[in-house]
Amino acid sequence: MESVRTQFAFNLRHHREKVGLSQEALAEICGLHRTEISLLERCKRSPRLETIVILARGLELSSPGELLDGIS
Amino acid sequence: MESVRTQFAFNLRHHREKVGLSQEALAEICGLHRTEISLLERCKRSPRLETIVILARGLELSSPGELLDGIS
DNA sequence: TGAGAGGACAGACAATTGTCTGTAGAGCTG
DNA sequence: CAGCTCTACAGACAATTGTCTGTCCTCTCA
Repeated sequence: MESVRTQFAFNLRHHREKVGLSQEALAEICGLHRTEISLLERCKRSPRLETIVILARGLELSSPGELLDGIS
Repeated sequence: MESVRTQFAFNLRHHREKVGLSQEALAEICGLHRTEISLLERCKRSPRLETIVILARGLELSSPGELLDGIS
């Protein structure tokens, strides 16, 4: 269960860096606050469904499910 | 954005009925409260990541991403 | 050296999720 | 009809997410 956050954090950072966006830049694109990206990547938070979808769109992923890869 | 909840609600109900579980039975398996399942299926709530994962496990899905099918 | 970018982190707060309890209605079956 | 199952729904509450602001650290580069 702890690994859920860990894996999500890894996926988020992985995709963000692949696209070449800073935490702040991604936050702005997504309309989220910069601290939220930081908290998610440091496993301090679990996102809500809507946040997962927003992040997937900001990262231009074909499906939000990509952010859940490796979970469960 | 509204459609995110709608699609998730549809997926949840679809998988739950396929497995033949009542809302209450699924809630018990997942350790969630019965009202939560009801709220999610009626588009009154968006789940958190951990809830998505718990539900996917309770429904014995191979991946939590299945509950996000058709989103975005 | 010093300025800037990127990120970690803390504290306070609003908004939302999840829990709990109880009521009510539809549908089925003896 | 009476009892049962399943679901919808409301209100109050605790827990968590998300926002906002600000500080500090590291690294890079002029």
